[in-house]
Amino acid sequence: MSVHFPDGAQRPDAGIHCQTCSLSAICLPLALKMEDMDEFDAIIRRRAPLVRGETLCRQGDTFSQVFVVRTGSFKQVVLDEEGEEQITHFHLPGELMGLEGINENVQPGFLIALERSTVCEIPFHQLDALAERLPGLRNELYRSMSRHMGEDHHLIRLLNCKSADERLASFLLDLARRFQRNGHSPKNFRLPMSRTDIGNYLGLALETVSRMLGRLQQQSLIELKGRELHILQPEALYQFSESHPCLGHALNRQKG
Amino acid sequence: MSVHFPDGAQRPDAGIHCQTCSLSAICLPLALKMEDMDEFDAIIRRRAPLVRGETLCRQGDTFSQVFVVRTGSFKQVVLDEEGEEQITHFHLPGELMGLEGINENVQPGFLIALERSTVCEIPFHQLDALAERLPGLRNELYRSMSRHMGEDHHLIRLLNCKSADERLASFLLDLARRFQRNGHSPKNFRLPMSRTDIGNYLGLALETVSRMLGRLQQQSLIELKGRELHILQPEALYQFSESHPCLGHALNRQKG
DNA sequence: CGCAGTATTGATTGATTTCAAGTCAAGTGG
DNA sequence: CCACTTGACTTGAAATCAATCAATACTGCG
Repeated sequence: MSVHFPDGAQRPDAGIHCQTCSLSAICLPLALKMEDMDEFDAIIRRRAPLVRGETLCRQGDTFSQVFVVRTGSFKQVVLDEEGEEQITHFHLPGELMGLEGINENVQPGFLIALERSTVCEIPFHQLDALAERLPGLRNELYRSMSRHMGEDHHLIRLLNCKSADERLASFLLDLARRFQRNGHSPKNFRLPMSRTDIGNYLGLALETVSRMLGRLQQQSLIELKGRELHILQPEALYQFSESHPCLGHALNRQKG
Repeated sequence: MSVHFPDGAQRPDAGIHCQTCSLSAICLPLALKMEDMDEFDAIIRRRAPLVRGETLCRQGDTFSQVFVVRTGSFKQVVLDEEGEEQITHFHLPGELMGLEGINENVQPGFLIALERSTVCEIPFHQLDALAERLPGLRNELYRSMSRHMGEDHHLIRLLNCKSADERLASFLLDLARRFQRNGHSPKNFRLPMSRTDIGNYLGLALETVSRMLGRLQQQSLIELKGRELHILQPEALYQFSESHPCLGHALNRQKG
């Protein structure tokens, strides 16, 4: 994984700007003209890097800003009444975090760094004020939220119908797609999260995760050494992830 | 279910306006002043009512507008490559449909009326143009999308962890909450969808749905006759829906 | 037109089965 | 030591198969 910002100096704001950011092609200001980008850049706050396991925001915090992953990755963890943790999302570079907080005005979960990571903080009311004047930014904000919704639906379908091995296949392809989006190879990348986290996210025991990954490997669909992944046959992996028909339900066509 | 619009005349636009709509307290223009609402009202197109089973929009249609349910209800059905149907959402009055289409610029699924229903169509570019000038509307649009995301996450948690009976309990409570939002009793309402649809949505066989509903009834948590539902003990039902701990996964705390 | 008769669909309930995935346990390796 | 793998064994939740019932729609006939 290449270092996007050779920030020898650890201070935040050490010469980091949207205009020169390697993520500018996929990040919010994607559609902005140079002069508009200056304005956008001015409302961003860059944090000092977070170390692995560090918490960026806590569930229940008042919502006032959104975050963009600049480098590294995060998990979003929701804690329910009984204290059960549930990972609802992984966030990769260029992805916007915290948008669900708008409605209830609180952060919906913990955001925890999976590795050394850096983020941009964007105060939401300033973002909105800017969006008012910049249609391109506004549009990108809509699209970002819309994309989020689409991804959630993908996950819903996944959890609803798929067996453990299919879930894993889907999961890896999803990561691949998102890594590709931010300029990585979609075939070779490093899983930023533990098997336990994957299991939690997909609703499986960690042993099952390990087993199913093994199975995908036996079939030569992937090659996995530790967290280093090679997708050998993306096409076949996709076929596999969509293979088995859903359960018996969903078949009977009827009106309502 | 009361008739919101005694439209003896079946023509669309037959004297229907946001200013007098019974949903105005929860719908998009909720935050608008009277004069702004006139403008908003002017971009809305009212369709003739749809009958049960009728399709409002098709998966893959070009995205150009969003819809608001005025009366009745809809299911959103996604068809995958193998022709499997999967219901990803039910939509009740006052709820916005089609927002996921923004990103990919296509409608993400079929919207099918579950009963005789009416909708408002809102051309998206006009909505955006108006949102540019009306911060209240813009905000409501954000909130609506954010709420959507939150609901999806709720469903994700549900599918990830919960057993069949807990799913049913959660599902009913979710409907109750949403019916309450648009002015109905949260304890007594009519399920607009069939058991088959519920099963599809929750990832269960229809027999299981029926069985589990029966079980909830035996425990006197609900009373159900056909599709007519009374929630007898909302509090206990909630306890029940959250009761069993998740599977073994998710317990081991660790960094990443 | 109305009405009995029939088909169709939706829902409930019971009995039986199964296999996917969890659990427990031991071992590997960075 | 922790993250992961692998194996053997178990289980029980939910699918399947099947029979029945209720409600609604449809049909043709007097």
